[in-house]
Amino acid sequence: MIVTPANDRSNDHARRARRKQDRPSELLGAALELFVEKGFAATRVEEVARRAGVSKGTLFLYYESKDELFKAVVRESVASRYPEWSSEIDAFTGPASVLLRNSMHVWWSRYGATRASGISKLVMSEANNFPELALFYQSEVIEPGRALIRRILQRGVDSGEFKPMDMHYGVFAVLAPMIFLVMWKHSLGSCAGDSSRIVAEHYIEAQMDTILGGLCAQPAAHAHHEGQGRS
Amino acid sequence: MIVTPANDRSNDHARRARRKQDRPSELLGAALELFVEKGFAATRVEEVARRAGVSKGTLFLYYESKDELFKAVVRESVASRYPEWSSEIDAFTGPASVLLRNSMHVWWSRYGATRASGISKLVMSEANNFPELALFYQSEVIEPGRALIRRILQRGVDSGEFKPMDMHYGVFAVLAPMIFLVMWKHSLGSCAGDSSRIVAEHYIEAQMDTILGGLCAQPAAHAHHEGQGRS
Amino acid sequence: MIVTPANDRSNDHARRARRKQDRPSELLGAALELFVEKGFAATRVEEVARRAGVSKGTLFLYYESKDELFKAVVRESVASRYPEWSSEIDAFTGPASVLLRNSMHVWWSRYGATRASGISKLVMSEANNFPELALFYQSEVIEPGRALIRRILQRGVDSGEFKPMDMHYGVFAVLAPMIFLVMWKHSLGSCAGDSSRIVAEHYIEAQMDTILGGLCAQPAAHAHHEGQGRS
Amino acid sequence: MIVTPANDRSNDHARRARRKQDRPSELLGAALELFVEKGFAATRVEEVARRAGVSKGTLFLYYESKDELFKAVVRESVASRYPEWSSEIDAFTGPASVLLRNSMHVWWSRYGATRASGISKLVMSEANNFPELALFYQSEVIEPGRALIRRILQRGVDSGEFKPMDMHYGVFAVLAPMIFLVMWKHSLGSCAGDSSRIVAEHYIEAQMDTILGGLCAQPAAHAHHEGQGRS
DNA sequence: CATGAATGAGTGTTCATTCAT
DNA sequence: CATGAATGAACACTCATTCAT
Repeated sequence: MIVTPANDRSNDHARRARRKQDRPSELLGAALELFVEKGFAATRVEEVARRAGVSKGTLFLYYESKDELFKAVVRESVASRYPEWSSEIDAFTGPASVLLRNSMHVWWSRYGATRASGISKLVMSEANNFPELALFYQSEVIEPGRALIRRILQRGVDSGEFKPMDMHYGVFAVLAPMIFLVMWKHSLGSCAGDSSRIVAEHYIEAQMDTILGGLCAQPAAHAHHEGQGRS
Repeated sequence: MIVTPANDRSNDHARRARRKQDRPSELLGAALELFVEKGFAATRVEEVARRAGVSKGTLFLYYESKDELFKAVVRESVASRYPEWSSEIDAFTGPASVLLRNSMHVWWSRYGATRASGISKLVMSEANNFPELALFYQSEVIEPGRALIRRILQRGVDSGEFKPMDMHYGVFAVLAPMIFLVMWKHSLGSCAGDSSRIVAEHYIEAQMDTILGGLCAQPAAHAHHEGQGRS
Repeated sequence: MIVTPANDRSNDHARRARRKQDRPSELLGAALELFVEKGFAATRVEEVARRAGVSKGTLFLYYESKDELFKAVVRESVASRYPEWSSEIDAFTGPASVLLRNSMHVWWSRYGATRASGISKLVMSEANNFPELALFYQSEVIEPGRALIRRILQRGVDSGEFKPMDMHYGVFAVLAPMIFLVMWKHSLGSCAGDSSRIVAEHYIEAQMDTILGGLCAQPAAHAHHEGQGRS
Repeated sequence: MIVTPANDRSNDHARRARRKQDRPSELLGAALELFVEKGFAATRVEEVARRAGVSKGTLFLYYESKDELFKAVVRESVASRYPEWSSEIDAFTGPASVLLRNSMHVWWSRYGATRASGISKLVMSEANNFPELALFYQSEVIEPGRALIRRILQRGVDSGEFKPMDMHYGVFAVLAPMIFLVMWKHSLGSCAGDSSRIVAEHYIEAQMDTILGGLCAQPAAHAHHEGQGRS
């Protein structure tokens, strides 16, 4: 039997090309699943490799350490859905309050409810151990997200629908409950008893009611620093 | 020079008494620091012991396992504060909105701003890997905390100051921003650029404004499900 | 209040006298129980001390190490019952086969069935780790025991009731099943399923039947080395 | 010098095949030695590894725990021999008494006299502290062993060569002296003076004489419960 | 490029022993 | 004499990382 070198090599090229693309992506997929499922420390590189269908040695061929693998997972997973959301916001013509409420529900169904939201939890959990990652996440995810929320709020303020507000903290008023929801879902929520169970859609609905309309029966009766703004 | 036996003995008693009390408290201090700094899994009991100035064996003399050490830290730094807060709430006689606002500020200055709040971040980060600790935290910290918030809100509802509300999610409307604040402070916040820096007191003030008064200029104009309650 | 030195001292003397005798014996008792119950390695000196009602430090005041404690236990526990048995054998006037059978039953009820037999198991188990102990046990227990058995067998041979035999191994023919019984009771017997359960009295009865009468239906038909003796 | 690829590959295969087989067998050899020498509890897995010339990690690559290592040693050095013995028994056509006597000698030369018999001593010594190992030993070694002995005895009874007997205790009549011999060899025997030295072959010979023919000169004259069987 | 056998520094935990009081 | 707090050397077992093939 004769094996032609030419044949051999062309095969080789094809395989290499495919591999160089595929291997890391299979590995990252497996790693994402496991990091989300178990957290960084509890994830075993061997299991990542096994789930990706390669050997442990191969994993280290592509990522020089578990830390690097983790960073790659986070970087890769943050393929922003922002452009899409951004144009949807632009396209919406109704009141800002409705836009805000809808956006939160959409955000939940497209992101929060999926496994991808585990990444947010992961990053907040491990930020201290991976400062560069935290910075990356800040600029790639948090900042654009805040910008989106700010646009919604600003539209409401501009149209007179919303009161004037300190935008900086106004954004956090929307962001905080959503991030909390994701954190809860991926940590204590999974072992919560009946008394602290959260149904995401109800939670979002209630948060929006509160944020938009406030808790107080008499508007403005509650204000602590009436007429004062924060710098 | 004469040493009176009485003196001697009282010294002795004093020293012994101090030791028996101090050892655990030195250990708890060291443990709190390290748990907050590195997380539960990454904290080495040996380092806790070293930082407390004792040997590893001594640590296990006082806490029978790493888990128990952690629980003791939680009890001492978090759970033990509830009785005080509870009675302060009872003692307050002003409007519920003021009570709520004050309580959040007090909570921040006494807990959120201290190292102890790192525990909350830690638990949310590692709850999945240590279900027993998560359950412990749920019942010792989360549940009592929610009960406290509920009492404040209920007082406002009963007096007509607050609108009727679904208490379950109403509590989360208060809890979520505060937990978020703590998470932020201990993770992304520590590497946040100027644009996303949070000044806790302003954040709380703004959140309270929002929660109490809502964002909308026209009360009730925003409501999605006017007149509908959630089951 | 006045404390007379004299009083003090006399008390002291009395206490000391009592203690020097009592402490070790309480300790040895507790140690015996635990060594028999759990074996050498699994016995904790702290538990020995606790069971004896003293502190761990006190134990080391009397025995300089766990090894020494173990040796003391074995030495103390082998307070021979041999003189008594010896005179009972002398007093018996019936046939040697009956004497042998009875002696085994008596041995079982007085020794084998009691906790003390745990010592035999202990010594055989740990002999390799405590060679001096093995020697001691050999000379204080095994040798006298073999001598007793030999006297019974010799009586039977002398009277023509028993065949002539090589006394050395003849003694082992009696000794082996009894030692095995004790070992079994203290090791595998305790976790034996129904199929390998031994009822000591039945076992002894059966062994005596076999040893005295043999298994073969046709006497002497089995002999391998007919007429040959062992040197 | 020319290296044929074929050669190369076969070498490779051979070496790999050998390794995969050899590692465990080196480990089992080292483990057997150390378990016998020091007992189960006192044997350190690290020393087993060192003696086998590998690292601690490697040992756990092949045996997932110290318990499993021990079980593998037992399987390899004891349990695996039963099939051979069993077929030898089947193949033997002479009288049961001769078969029994031969079997015991064979058992001694192939097992009792080897280091492997230390396992039996070890198990009896430590059974209480490692119930799982004890159960394993019961089912893998003791039960099959008793079954083998029972088959020999039954053959003798069926052919009329042996008296009818209570098989349960009849088996112990054969088993007990052999186990005792092993225990003796591995504990007190190693420090026995001349007067209690046992020459295994003579001991077995004498035990067989006794068991088969009994000690009494007058058959049946000794019987205690003539004609009675045990339930 | 891919493998998987091998490694060895660390984990939490135990316990015989010491020693200041 | 008696104590019990303190020790630290082990222990079984893990797992990220390496490297010869």
